[in-house]
Amino acid sequence: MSDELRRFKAEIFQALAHPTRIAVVEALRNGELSAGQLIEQLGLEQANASQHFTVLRSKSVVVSRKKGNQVFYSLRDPVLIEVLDILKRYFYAHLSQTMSMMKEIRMEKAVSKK
Amino acid sequence: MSDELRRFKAEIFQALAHPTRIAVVEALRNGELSAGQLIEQLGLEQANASQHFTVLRSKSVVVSRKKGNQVFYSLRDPVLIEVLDILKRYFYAHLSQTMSMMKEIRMEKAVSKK
DNA sequence: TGCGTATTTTCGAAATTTCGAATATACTGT
DNA sequence: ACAGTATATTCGAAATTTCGAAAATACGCA
Repeated sequence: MSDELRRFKAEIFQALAHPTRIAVVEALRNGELSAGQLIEQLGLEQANASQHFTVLRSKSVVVSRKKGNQVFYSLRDPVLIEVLDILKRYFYAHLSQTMSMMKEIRMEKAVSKK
Repeated sequence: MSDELRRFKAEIFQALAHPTRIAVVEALRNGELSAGQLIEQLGLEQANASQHFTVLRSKSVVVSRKKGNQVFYSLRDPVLIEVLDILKRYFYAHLSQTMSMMKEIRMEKAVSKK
């Protein structure tokens, strides 16, 4: 398989590799929302949210449309929702093992912060 | 949706957010391989490969089994192959736009290296 | 033009990721 | 116990990501 394709996949995964950005993608599941609506619904800090939007835009996970004062975001391709749904099933399929994995990850992070 | 689930998804995406790790996952598509086989097939540096294996193991993307001298890796759940295949279709569905996006990303990286 | 609202950009610090070099560990055969 | 092979870990430097604070930009309206 081509190197280019692998790099592309890595870029997409990287774009999705943050809980906030996943929340954004999921919020857009049912259609476009303005930046402000996303920020409000998800309880984000304004500047930080905008930076996450930039990441998603730069990898073309979302597209934006300007309407007067505001910017509306939507998913470029709903296939990414499919991916999230697959992972949801994956999460529950291995629930108990997943939970202990998540606990471990949290503990590692707690340690690194000291 | 739960915060925990979102964090989990982000962890998985993060685990896959590197071309080398994607190559590893794809190499395991048809069954387990030893660390050495992976390194040879993919032309990786030994220590670096081992570090990537650690990432994949820590997020339970792969599981390992020890057999004598060697360690055999396999995918925990083939559902992840599905995810990669979805992205492959996504790549080709938007091919021309994707290629120019990848070119832009390469240029940004080239700039940052100066 | 000037004001208010919506959004993005820039800056700097902290945390995380990535890599190669060197070292360590584990297992096998002698 | 020793040597050899397979794999993992540690270390330090460079690159990247993340965040909040502050500033900048864009648009609509008086």
